[in-house]
This record gives sequence, structure tokens and C-alpha cells, in this order.
Amino acid sequence: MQRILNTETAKYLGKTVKVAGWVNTVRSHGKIIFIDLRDRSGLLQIIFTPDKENLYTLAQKIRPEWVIGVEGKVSKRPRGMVNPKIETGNIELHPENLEIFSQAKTLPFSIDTLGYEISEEKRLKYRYLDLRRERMRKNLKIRQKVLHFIRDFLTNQEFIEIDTPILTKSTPEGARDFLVPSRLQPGKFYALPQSPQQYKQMLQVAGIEKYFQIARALRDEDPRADRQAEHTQLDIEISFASQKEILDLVERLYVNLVKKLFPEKRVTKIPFPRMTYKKTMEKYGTDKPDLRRNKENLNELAFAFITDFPMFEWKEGEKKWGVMHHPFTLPQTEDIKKIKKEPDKILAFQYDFVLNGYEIGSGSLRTTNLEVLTAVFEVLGHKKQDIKKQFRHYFDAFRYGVPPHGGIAPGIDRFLAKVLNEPNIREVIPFPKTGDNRDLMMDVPSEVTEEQLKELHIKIVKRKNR
RNA sequence: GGACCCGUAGUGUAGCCCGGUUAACACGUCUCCCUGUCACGGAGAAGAUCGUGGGUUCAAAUCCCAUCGGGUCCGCCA
Repeated sequence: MQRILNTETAKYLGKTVKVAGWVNTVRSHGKIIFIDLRDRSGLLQIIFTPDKENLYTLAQKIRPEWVIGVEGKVSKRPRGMVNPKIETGNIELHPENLEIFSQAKTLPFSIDTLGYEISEEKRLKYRYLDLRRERMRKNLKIRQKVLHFIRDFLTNQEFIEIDTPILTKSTPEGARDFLVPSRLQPGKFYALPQSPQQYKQMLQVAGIEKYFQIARALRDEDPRADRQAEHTQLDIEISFASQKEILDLVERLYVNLVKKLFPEKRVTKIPFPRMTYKKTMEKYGTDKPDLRRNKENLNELAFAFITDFPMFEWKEGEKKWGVMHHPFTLPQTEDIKKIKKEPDKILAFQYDFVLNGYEIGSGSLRTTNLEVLTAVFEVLGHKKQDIKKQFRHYFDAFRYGVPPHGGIAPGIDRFLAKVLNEPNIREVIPFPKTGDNRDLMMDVPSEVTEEQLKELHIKIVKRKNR
């Protein structure tokens, strides 16, 4: 007999069906045992009575979280015994056959609560149990719905989803790279992508015109409540698009997304406010203002776009110029002398996407003029010949006909955390890492064997006098 | 790299300031009773060298130092 879901049993009243799942609770009254069976659809009450002696004896052994399968007859509950709290509350299953697939040790923590009270160390170590709790299952479901909506929305507008490499090139500027040693090329390294930025620009040269990807971005920096070593972003790049077209697209996407998947939410202002960086800083003292009218209201979403960021910022610690966004951002001037002489005065076609006081994405139009790109890198302190070597693909590709283009990359995890009112992004990521980038469940990072190191031409040198 | 907060039965907390009986409570677990519960109920039991190491003291969960683990923030995050 084919197994059906708990919530489907209502359709089989009076018939014999087979269900399976985890034991949510056992309520034994001596001569009558109630078991709530949990599967991905919900709960179903199963009743064991002594008139079926073998089944009853077996059922007495059952404990919470055991995995069982039950064949039995679906019947209406007696009058007054209906439980309105569960979907299958007016029916119950009278078993004819019971199969125990596996027993379960007592769980290290309760899973019938929201889970915030359990230490995260425990939750992350036993993430596969933590994910059994209803809140986490709901978060994972909604995450998938959001991703599905985005894919649907963009595909319908002729965007092409393209998966770019995970093994790629280390680049200067920006965050620390995760490096992967090459076995076949001794002494050389791959880097995990901080974003698909360079590939998606190559795709513009390739004539894809409308690209997107639900991409993982990896950065070897210290995590925060809203930052992980790896996070998921909606990476978008469009040819021939103006800044306005890109922001309009993102606005349409999020307005529709919220309407469809979060109907209880109210967006403070549509169209989303668009303000320059300068004005925003003057008015709010931050580049990610919280524009909610009532900050107590958990259902208010205040989106905004902040535009016209400065191209460069002076890094006092390193005594050099850095870029606010990334070096491929288009400056608002093509005057190369000015870029080099007065970098502090140059604005960029760069924009941030802000929600309730959090940056949930940023993007820019990109430089296609190679002289401008070279000048930007020179301001950042790179030598001309190094630039051409490091970014040869840009200098090669852009000579074969490059369209003007730009894009944006809204963060999926931050958006979900905000819209689900979660205190940190780990609550919406299936398998997040700790504050020092470890995975407690898998025990990652971990040591590798001498053989592996040898094959990779790597030698571990112990640091002295720490 | 820096600052701050936390660490006590399986889980969550109290006790810590102001050192002194058998380290308390809730949930969970186990045993027994219970045929309509659904957070079932009732009776009972087991379970903690108070993160670890050292110090002060007649005496340390409690005070001091170090260390380990978790979190938040600053730096960092093109």
C-alpha cells in the first residue's frame, strides 16, 4: 500500500490507509494510547486499544521521535473529542498494522518550542534535530517559496539563469578570499567567488543581456548577526540598462514578492524612496536609514534605494584609497585626470537597497571604458602592468564589443531574516556557521591527512611563541 | 586584532554581589496507576565532581587569575 500524508487522510474516511512519520507525542492512559504522528504535512492522532493485543503491546514501547509506519482505518472522532488546533482534528486512525522503522534516543533539547531559548551551540551541533522544529521548517519552506518566486518572476521577463564557477580566481581589493590549492598546478590556488561579478560581466560581452543567478558568495571575514562566510544573493546583470531600469525592476520584484508571499506585510512607501547618499547622510546620519513610520510594527517593510555613492573612500588604517563598491563601478565622469587627481570628489553610479535600516543589497553600473577602469585601479595603488595581468579577461573581452551594463545583488538571507522578524540570518540558513566560521555539526574546518597535504604541495608550519 | 555578555542535571533557569546544611525550580527521562487524551492526569525515582586548570581561605558554584567554549559589537566586510 502506498503511504499517504497525514493531512490527506481526511479524504479517506472509513477506508484503510498507510501513513508514516515521526512520533510527536505519546499519551498513554493505561488501556488507551494516543500517538500523534508527525510528517511533513502535519499531525495525525493514532489510537491503540487492548482489543488488538499485539499492536497494543508493541505500541506501549513507542517513544517520542521514533519513526513508524501505520496502516489503519480512518474514522471520525467521537462527538466532543475534536481537536480544533490541528488540521486532522476531527479524525483519527485505528491501526491494523504497525511498523517501527527506527527508534530514537531522547533528543538533546526540545523541538516543540520556538527554540530561541536553546543555546545556539547545541542547536547548530544538532542542526538536523533543530530543523525539525516548526519554526525552522516554516523558515526553510518560505525561503524556497521566495527563491521560486524570484526565479519565476525573472524567467518570465526573459532573464537567463546561469550558474558560474565556484573554483575561480583570487582578486585584489575587497574581502579576503577562501583559497583552494591546486593539485595539478603546484603552488597555484583557486579562490572561491566573493560574488559572480566578473563572470556576469563576461556574460554581458557574451550577449546574454539579462542574467541572473541565485548565487553563493563566499568571504573569509569575521561573521556578524547579519553576515556569514557564505551567503546567498540574487545576482542580476543587465545590458543596455539605465540605473532607473535596474531599480525599477528590483522594486517591481519585491513589491510583487511581498504581496504574494507576505500578504500580512505593509510596505511603507511605493514607489520605494530613492535618495542620494549625500542627502541621506545629511538627513539621517547613516547610509541605511530606517524609514518605517512605526518601528514597533512587526509587519511594516520600509524599502529604499540610496544612490550616487562616492566612488572612493580614504582608508585611514591602510593610508590609501579604497572603493566604496567595487573597482568595476562606473564613475560619474570619464575625465581620467580628475579621477586620478581628486578621487574624493568622484561620485559613482552605485546604489544600495535598504530595508528597515539594513542594507539588503547593492549594485552599480559598470565601467566599460578600459582607460577609466585602469585609472580607477591606479587610484587604488595598482601598477598598470599588474592590472592588465590580473584582469586580462576584462581587457581582452571588452575589446570585442561590450554593451553598457549594470546590475545589483540583493541578499536573500538578510531579506528573509527581516521579513520573518528573525534576530539573525542563521535562523533562515539551513546549515549556518558559528562566530568563528565553524560548522559544529560537521566539525568544519577540519584537519586533513599528510597524504592530502603532500599531494597539494602544502606544508603546515607551526607558529612559534603565540 | 580589540571590547563586552554568557557558561550550574538531558534542556532552560535560580543561587554568585554579601563564601558556610543535602545546590533549588520547571520541562524532559525512567517506574507504577489510569479507556478519550491532545502541553493528558496522579504517585514515585534517577540524574550536576556548578566549562576546565590554578590561586586565596578553616571552607569556593560564589572571590581572584588563566584558559576553553558560545554570542553581540568595533575593526574588517570590493
